[in-house]
Parts: sequence; C-alpha cells; structure tokens
Amino acid sequence: AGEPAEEMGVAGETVWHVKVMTEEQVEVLRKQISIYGALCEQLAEMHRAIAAHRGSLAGMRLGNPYCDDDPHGGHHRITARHRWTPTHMQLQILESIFYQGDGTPGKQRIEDITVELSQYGQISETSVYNWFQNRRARLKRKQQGASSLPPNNGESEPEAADEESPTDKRPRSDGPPQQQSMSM
Amino acid sequence: AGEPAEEMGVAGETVWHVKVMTEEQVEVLRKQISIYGALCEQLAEMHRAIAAHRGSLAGMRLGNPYCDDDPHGGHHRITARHRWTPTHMQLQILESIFYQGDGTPGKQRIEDITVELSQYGQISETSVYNWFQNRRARLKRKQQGASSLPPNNGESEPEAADEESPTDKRPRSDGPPQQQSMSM
DNA sequence: AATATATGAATGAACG
DNA sequence: CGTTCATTCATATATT
Repeated sequence: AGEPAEEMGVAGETVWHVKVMTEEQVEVLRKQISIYGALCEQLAEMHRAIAAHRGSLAGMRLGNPYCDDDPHGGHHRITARHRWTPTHMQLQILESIFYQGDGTPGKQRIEDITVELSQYGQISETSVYNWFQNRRARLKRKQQGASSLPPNNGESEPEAADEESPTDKRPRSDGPPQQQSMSM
Repeated sequence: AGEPAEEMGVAGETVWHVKVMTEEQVEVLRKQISIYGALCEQLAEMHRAIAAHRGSLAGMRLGNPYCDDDPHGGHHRITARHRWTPTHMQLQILESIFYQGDGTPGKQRIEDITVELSQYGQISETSVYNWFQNRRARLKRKQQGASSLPPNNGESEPEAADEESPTDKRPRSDGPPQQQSMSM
C-alpha cells in the first residue's frame, strides 16, 4: 500500500533506461539461455520417459500439460484457429537453436527440427521455416534500428500535451506522461 | 581460487565498453526468463509428482498451483510493461500524415516522423511503425465489415464458421495448414 | 467494481 | 530476404 510510486525524481525526469551491461555479460546471458534450453530439452525428454512408465500409479494426476498433445501448452485458450501457435517447449527449442548461431537452417535441418518439435505439438515444416525467417528478419530490424537511432527518445519535453484540439476526432483524455518503468 | 575477477565491481576506472541495453533487449531477456519460469514450474510439478509417487502415492495430489487452478490464464506474466500512449499532439500529427496518402511509410519516413513526434513526448520508432500498421489494418477492416456485413451481426461468439471470408479478403492459402510445400 | 471498447504490441503467414 | 498483411493478445480507457 505504501508504495513510493515511482522515481519521479526531478521534474519528472526519470531515468528508467539505465540497465547497463557489458557486451560480455550480454553474451554470457545468451549462452546461459542456450544452455538452459538444452537442459530443459533433456529434462523434458526424461520426463516423457518417466511419464510413460507411471501408468500403473494410483490416483496420480494424468494429462500433464507438457507431455500430452496440447497444442497451446497453457498459453491461451483453444486458439486452434488457422494460425499455428508455438508451445512453450517448442518456442524454447526454437530459440535455443536460433541462438546456437547456426544461422539459416537448410531444408534438411528444417525437417529435423520439425520432427523434434512434433513431439510437443502440431507443427509443420512451413511453420518452422517461417519462424526462422521472421526471427532473423526481426532481430535484424531491431539491431538496425538500435544502431541507427539510439534509444534517446525525445525525453527532453516532459510535458507537451497541454493543448486541446477544437475538433477532436476521438476523445482521449490525455493524462500525465506516464513513463514506462520496468521492474526487473 | 582462480576466479578471473574480471569484473572490478568497485567504482573506479572500469574500462569495459559500457553497453546500454535498450528496452527491447531487456524485454527479450525478460521474455526468455519468463519462458524458463514456465518451464521450471512444469519441472517442479513433475518433481512433485515423482516424489509423491515414491512416497505416499494415491491421492497425494492436492491443489497444485502450477497446473490446474487457472482455467486459461496459466501463463506467467511478468509483462508489467506499459504501453505507449500517444499524446493529442502526436495523434494529430500522425493522423495528418496518415491522411496525406502516404499509405506506406518507409523506414526512413518512420525515423523522420519519430524524430518529429519526439518533441511532444516519449516515443519510439517501433511505436510509430505499429501505429501505422494498426491504423491501416483497422481502417481496412472497418471498411470491409461495413460494406458487406451490416451491424445486425448478433453473434455472441465471434467464431463459429471456418470460412475464410465472405468478400474478397485476399487470396490466401487454402486447405489445411499442414503439409504445405515451401520454397527455399 | 465489472464489463465493454479502443488500441498498442506481438507474431505467424504471405508477397515481391 | 526484406517488407507487409492479418490476426490475436494485453492493457488503457470509457461506460454502466
């Protein structure tokens, strides 16, 4: 209840963008994430083996969310529409492969990955292909944007929305500059 | 021991090339962590299952906070992120630009607009890009829906038929979303 | 407060 | 491959 709200320090100039990391730290994090990926994969495999053997158990809970063919893996409701939605596990594996630096996977690699991911939900080679394409494209775009335009977004004017349009198209109450603060 | 101790955390002349993470980068990391959070939850549940099985099985299962309590929102959400809200001035400028017929604002144009809008509040290129994308998409959707679908569409469930589109949406791919040949 | 709507953001899929 | 479209999700705002 008694939260100090925010660091509205001086004149609303909040320094929220100060996560400083060295390149090496970022790299280490990525590597660790990759390692976690492999570990989780192995653990999932182990779990599948165990789950297959525990059929004779008593009133154990059946239908685990990570071993059955739940295509949405607890992500959202049954969005089994037209668009493929990766399972958490599938996403994890894809990210791991992506971060391992193998770059653009060939057709054979795509097939391989598809087979592997099929254990965790419905998936097609096209989806895998699209995923890698999108991933690469968006990463590139992000890096480009970051390099060409540093994140020094116009913060110079803490408040500028003081006008009121006479012919306002859409009533939108313009509140104070709610700054985005991350709590990580 | 033989720790390299490369991080001379003491305040001083730290020589490492300081790299400031952008919001997006932080977000990527947080998403990864979020994914692993979910995986760890699942693994913990697995561990509980196995442990219970080994000890006193049969009905050991109790209110598991990991799998069964949440109907559909079982996804972890660290996304305490706030989203950008355009200022009145920003909105006006955006609408003006949109009405100027520049249907497709190129990447360069996006940067330009971003710089201009930065004078009226915090904004990023991504937000501008998203704004135009959404603007176009929703305008098109409104026009489409209004022309061929009168508002007597009293359908409580916005999803009942798997048809593509009554009108001409776009010659999208047909058939099941599986087994589709790709070209690479 | 609960629900409805508006809309920023994310992303799978398609186009050129 | 880079860009764009279409759909969905999450959240801010409005309404009751």
